[in-house]
Amino acid sequence: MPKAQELADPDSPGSAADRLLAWYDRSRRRLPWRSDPGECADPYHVWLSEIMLQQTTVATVGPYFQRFLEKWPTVEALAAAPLDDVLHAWAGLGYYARARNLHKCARTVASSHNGVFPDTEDALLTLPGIGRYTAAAVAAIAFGRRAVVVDGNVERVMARLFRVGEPLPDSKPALTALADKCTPTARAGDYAQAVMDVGATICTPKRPKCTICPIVDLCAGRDIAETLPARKPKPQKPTRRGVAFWIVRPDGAVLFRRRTESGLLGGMMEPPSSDWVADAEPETAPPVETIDQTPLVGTVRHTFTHFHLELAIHHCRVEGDTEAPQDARWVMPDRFGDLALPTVMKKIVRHAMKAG
DNA sequence: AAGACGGGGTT
DNA sequence: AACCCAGTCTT
Repeated sequence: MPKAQELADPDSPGSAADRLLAWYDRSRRRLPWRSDPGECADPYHVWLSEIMLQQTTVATVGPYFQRFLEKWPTVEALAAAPLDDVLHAWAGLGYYARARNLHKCARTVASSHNGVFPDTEDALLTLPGIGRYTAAAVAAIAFGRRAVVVDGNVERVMARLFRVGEPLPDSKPALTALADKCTPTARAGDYAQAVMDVGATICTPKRPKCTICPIVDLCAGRDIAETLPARKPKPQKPTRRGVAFWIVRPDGAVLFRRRTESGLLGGMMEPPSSDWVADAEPETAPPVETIDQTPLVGTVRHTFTHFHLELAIHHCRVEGDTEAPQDARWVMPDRFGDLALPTVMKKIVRHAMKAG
């Protein structure tokens, strides 16, 4: 494995950074949040896109990014929005703490920084939802500062380029150190995007396209690229079961409730359901008094980060004067679109509407 | 240091 | 259907 200290100066011609930048200039992908060559990127756009891109693919983020910018063209506009509107616009993107922190961050920037994003990594790092990766990415891409930007793409490129056999996450510090050695001072933002683009389009997790890689001749791991980076085995997911209640009033309104602010799907809307339990039979009592209760055929399945969920759906009818419990409300079907429904809850709605 | 936290893509 | 991917916050 090439020693980091033997690497070419990243600011010198022929270095890996130099060649990645040349490749980037030739093949630059046009993305909604990316500035034109030579133009300055808007920090608000860079920040918004980077938060959305955490754990999420470019293709998924595209339409969400456009809609957010149409609704909230500036960070002040986003700060002025009600949290529920932001959660509604975020619905389907997942990791809803990102949306809550996005909103909190916008409010902090608007109220404590005069609506201007701080331009240093350290200052960015203090903001809600901005961690090491995002602070470095925004500092580099929006402000042109040299910063060591390390996401999953960069980890993979470094692990292969330097043939790092140690599995993640133990190898993370070593990969970060290697990324540091490769990072140039000039064109920091373009370089960060160049490495991440190579990782996303050429140095892919499966079937890497080494034949068209701009730095394949420098790559110590090219013969075993697909096996890198190694990862520690992950524990398998348990299955939890529950019952979701599709509770319908005579006028057609359906009962929805808002989940608690923190935790899984925090702040999002849902049809009421039992607790989701791993090693017991779920409760089948609905949260209101009902006229009748019929289990629907089939189940709704959904997989979260750390467990599988299997939900039975019970169709319930109630009297016309039934009051909605605390945190719940009656919603007519033509207003379902107004609700901040995460994907699993949309599956429940589809299942209940199809059956009922 | 370890676990919580979605959803989409690939095989 | 099973597996893969992966930043930030909390505990």
